[in-house]
Parts: sequence; structure tokens; C-alpha cells
Amino acid sequence: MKLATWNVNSLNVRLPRLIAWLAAHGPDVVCLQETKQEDAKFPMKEIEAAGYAAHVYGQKTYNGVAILVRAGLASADVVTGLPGFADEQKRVIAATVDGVRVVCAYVPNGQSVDSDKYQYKLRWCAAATAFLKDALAHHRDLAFAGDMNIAPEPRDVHDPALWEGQVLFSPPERDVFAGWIGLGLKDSFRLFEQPPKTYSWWDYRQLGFPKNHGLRIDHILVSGHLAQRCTSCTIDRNERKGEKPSDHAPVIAEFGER
DNA sequence: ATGGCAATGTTTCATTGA
Repeated sequence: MKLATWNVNSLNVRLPRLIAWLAAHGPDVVCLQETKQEDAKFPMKEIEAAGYAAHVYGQKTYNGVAILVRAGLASADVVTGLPGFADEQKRVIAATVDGVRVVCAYVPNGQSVDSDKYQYKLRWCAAATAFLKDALAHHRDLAFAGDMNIAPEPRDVHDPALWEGQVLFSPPERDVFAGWIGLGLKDSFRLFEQPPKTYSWWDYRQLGFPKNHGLRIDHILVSGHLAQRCTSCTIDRNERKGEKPSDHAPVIAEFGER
């Protein structure tokens, strides 16, 4: 199984790139974030024509998530939102695909550590941790994939001294990520040797990408059991190039047969 | 080959992102 996560920063704008990317990579499951469109406007026909079914949980302008599943693969038990956490913002969708519980998340950005949005981020993350703990108790094979808006370690930040204490790289956020690892989840990217200075997001401004001023904030975390059959995890930085790229690159993990 | 914000919605600027 090949599973990807990609913050597309508007599915409407990124649809041509997504369709081409699906054809080029042939993933089995794709977790999308920041689709920014209501479910009624989701391009179901185009996605189906590309060979995928879709579970969607969208809203206009902000947020919105979806899980694409390659045609022929069964999926079940779709859940949206974090149970018990009332939230106007549509940030989570989960489904079981080919025996793997796939949790697709768009973690709040937080804006800055002194903002209300940062407090919301931390509350949201606490609810996510509880949700994951419960899900792990029920699913041996689980993948938690998405835009986590947290760079877990200094090596995931182009300039750790500059970013220290800032939103996306503050100690409380890193503690949240460490807590997910504490649940038994593994960062699939770190299961393998990786090129240094590999990131998943680059600011559109200030030559962020050409200077590789990036952060690794998009992740595929996997349960211990699923980690055992993980054979690769890569970030497709090519997708950050060219016409109208998202500011995020896709992350792709592959898993061997059960 | 990768380039100096982008996307959205009330536009013609404000808000958000990270």
C-alpha cells in the first residue's frame, strides 16, 4: 500500500496538479488538507475519472479534509471530526482502508504563541491525542497522516535558532508531537535514512523554496505494527516546483503486504 | 531545474496561512 498526505492549499486551484500527481504516483490512499470547498463542490467526477473514490469533510474558504481511495480498494467506518470536541472547523476525517485505520488531519496553525488560536491549537491537539489513543486500542494498523503544523525536532527546521519558541516549533507543540510518539506511533519518515534538510513546507515569500527555508510539518505517523511493514517514506519536493504549486509537498509512505 | 506570496471572499482590501 502506498499512502500519501498533501496539504493542497485549495483543491479548486490544485486539481490539475492533483490529477497529474495521482497518475504519476498511483497512490492507494491520499489524505488531503486545506481543500477549502464545501462537499457539494468537491470535484467528485474528476476524482472518479482519475480512478479514486473520496470521503470528504469540507467547508468553504478554510480547512477541509478528504481521503481518496483507489478504485477497487474497500473503505469503511468513516468518521469526521474529533468525537467529544465541538468544532466548527473541519479538520479530521478517518476511514479504514484495506485493514489500515487512516486518520487524516489538518492540525490548527496556531498563528503565534500569544494568540487565542494557539490555545485552540493546544486544546485541539489534546483532543486529537485522546482520539488517537482510543483508535490505537482498536486498530493494530493505524496511520495518522496530515499537516500537523508541528516541526518535531531542530533538524526539521531550516533555522532552529530563529524558530525556537515560535509557533510550529514551540516546546508545548513539540511536547504534543512527543506525546503522539509516546502513544506508540512512529514517525515513518525517521524510520529511514534521509537527506539532510528535507522539509515539507516552504513559505511562498522571501524565496523560501529556492533557499530551502523550509519546515517539516507534514507527517505520516504509524502504529508500531504498521511500522514493521513500512518500506519507505519520502517527501516529493518536485511537487513544490512549477506552475501554481501548493506551499506544501506531498509525503508518501509505502507498506509491504500483510 | 526552483524564484521574490497565495487563496478566498467581502473585492479593489482584509484575513489567514505557517
